[in-house]
Amino acid sequence: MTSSHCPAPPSPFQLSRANPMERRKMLADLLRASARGPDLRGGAQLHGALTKLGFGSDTMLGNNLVDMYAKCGRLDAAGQVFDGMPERNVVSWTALMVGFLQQGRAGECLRLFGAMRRVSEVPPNEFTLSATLKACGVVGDTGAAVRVHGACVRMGFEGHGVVANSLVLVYSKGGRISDARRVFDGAAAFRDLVTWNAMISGYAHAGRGRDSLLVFREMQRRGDEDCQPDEFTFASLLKACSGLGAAREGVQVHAAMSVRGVFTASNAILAGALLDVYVKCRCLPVAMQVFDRLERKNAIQWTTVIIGHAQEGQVKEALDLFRRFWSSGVRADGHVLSSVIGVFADFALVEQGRQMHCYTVKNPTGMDVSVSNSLVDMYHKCGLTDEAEQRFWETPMRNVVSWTAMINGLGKHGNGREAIAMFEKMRTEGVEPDEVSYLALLSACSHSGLVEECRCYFSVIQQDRRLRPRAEHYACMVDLLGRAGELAEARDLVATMPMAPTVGVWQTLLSACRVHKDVTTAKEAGEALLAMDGDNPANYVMLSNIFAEAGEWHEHQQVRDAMRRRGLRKQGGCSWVEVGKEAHFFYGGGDTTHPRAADIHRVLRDVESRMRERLGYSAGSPAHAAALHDVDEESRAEGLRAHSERLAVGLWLLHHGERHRGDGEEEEEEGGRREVIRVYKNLRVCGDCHEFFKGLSRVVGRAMVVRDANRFHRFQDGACSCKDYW
DNA sequence: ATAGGGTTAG
Repeated sequence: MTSSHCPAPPSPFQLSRANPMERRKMLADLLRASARGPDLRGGAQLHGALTKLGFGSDTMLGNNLVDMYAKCGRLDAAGQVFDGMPERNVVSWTALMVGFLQQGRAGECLRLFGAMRRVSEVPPNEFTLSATLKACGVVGDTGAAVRVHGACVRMGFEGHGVVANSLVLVYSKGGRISDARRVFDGAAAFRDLVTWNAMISGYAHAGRGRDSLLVFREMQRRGDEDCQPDEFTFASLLKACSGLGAAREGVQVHAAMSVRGVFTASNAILAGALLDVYVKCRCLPVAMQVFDRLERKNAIQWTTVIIGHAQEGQVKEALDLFRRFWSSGVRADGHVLSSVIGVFADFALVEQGRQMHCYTVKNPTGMDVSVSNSLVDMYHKCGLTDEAEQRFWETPMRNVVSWTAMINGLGKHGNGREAIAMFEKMRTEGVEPDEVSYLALLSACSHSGLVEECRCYFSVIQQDRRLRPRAEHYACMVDLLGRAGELAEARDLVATMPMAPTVGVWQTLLSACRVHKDVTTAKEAGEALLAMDGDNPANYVMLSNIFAEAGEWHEHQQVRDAMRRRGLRKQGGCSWVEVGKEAHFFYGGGDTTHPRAADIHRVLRDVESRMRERLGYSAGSPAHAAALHDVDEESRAEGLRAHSERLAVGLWLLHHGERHRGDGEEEEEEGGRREVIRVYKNLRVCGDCHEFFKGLSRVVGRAMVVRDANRFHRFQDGACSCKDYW
């Protein structure tokens, strides 16, 4: 606050002795002080005094009253004063607009601006335009911002500091970062700290952390006295570092703001942003150091570290933190609940999710649609389609996100036709699909092999002027074409994309190459992929597997060496299964840490031998036999048995087999239905395990649902719901 | 009357 610039308000005694001109000035100062307070009681008393003194129709004092009431959150009173004023000037209009804006009622702010243009002769000034631009940003109407920008240019305010700052912000928040930059460059003469901060934050917000840091360095280089970084600058820089996953820069910013004394323990926002940096940079221990030192932890900070552990696969730690958070008494808002439900969804922890569901029913947050949407998503990701659907129909004021969660869930389960039906129902109910809903739809079509439908909807997106297809939509088409065996067309599509292919696009093309054994295209895609995403071990693994399966051992080894040189290790597979009320975790590569590991192996060997007898199963597909060319049959079986997803299934069988032994009612479970085996895996289910589970579902006579990183596989009676494994 | 920050469901 810059209250030091304001004169001290006059006392009532001074007021009583002053002449009318002085009184008018004093009342104005007193009202400004009440607005700053904010002090509604004092302000209302002044309102009464002012009317008695005969200033009831004074425009300046009326403006001060409007501002005072607005700052005190009394927009009704502000509006009454405004309506009762015999003459309204630009300050009257702007004060009321800013009032609405600051109370979060941006739509009404915009309507006031429209009224001002239509019914009054008063032209807007730079502050009016700035408030209007900000309101456009809040309601997310960048098109309106462009029109207001036009008005700014016509009225000669474009280069003015306040307007330029608002333009930079509204453009960068609206995803038009190059327009933001143009305004920033054009405002060189007016730049102040806020302008710099707006551009730094704009780039950070747009996911262009490098440019954000560059603008900051440029500001530093100029060494302007008035442009020393403040807490806003540092908050944006931290966001930039977090987006980049740039640990080194994050530490530098951490140090710089500590040295300058900007970072204090009481600044919850900076602490939260700092936690986010260390979490995103995968420096969880450092994040926890910062976290533990916080005297008072807010809900956002708790959520950040909980999600941080979840993303590292440290589910137990995430759940422990969550319990601590819960018992600490810090209230969770809708954002926090949605995020935590998202963690349960990602790990398919349905029991935890159900508890949270009960909690949200008893404790509404005012963000019930968001929370409900995350519950719909959670039930889908736990494989409970009926519950997801029930929650969906119970959602009040369903929005596009609610529908998309359903479309996505149905698609992931291979119900492409139902997903399309949902999509069409959404449209008949008047909800406009956006890019993400189309993405869910395309992915649903692709997973169900609905080639023509997928092509058709893809062209709909391209024709709809509201929508711009994103790289992910192209990735979906590449996936579809790959499945349909149209690899050449997939390659052409990548070559002619209107934007640069992303990592995801290349990865999709690469996995299509694997299925169709197209080593030539794989080389191109692999080269592009490693140039862009060379720190991701999964890319090396995929590429080297393609070479191995084609028998190109030299290339295979080269990729492996490149991976090793970079110090990368294959991401560990991890599977889990809920047995009783506990989730049990298994890690790839022969996890023997489970207390019942020996029994689990015995159960798996037993199932295997039944499969050999009844179905002629032999361990390992020919493709993998090539990759493991020097390994004999039994050690190959041994290796496969160590896969985490099999161990998880083994535990399930062990647990349930024992529970039902001697019951004599083995067929009767949960109201006469055979309980479904549910297991989860963080990566893709391996092809051999996929075959194994098919056979298993037949010999044990149970349905089984495996959720992996990609989708759901439902195994029943020797077959899988997915048409083709990949 | 004057602009700026962290978490955020599909």
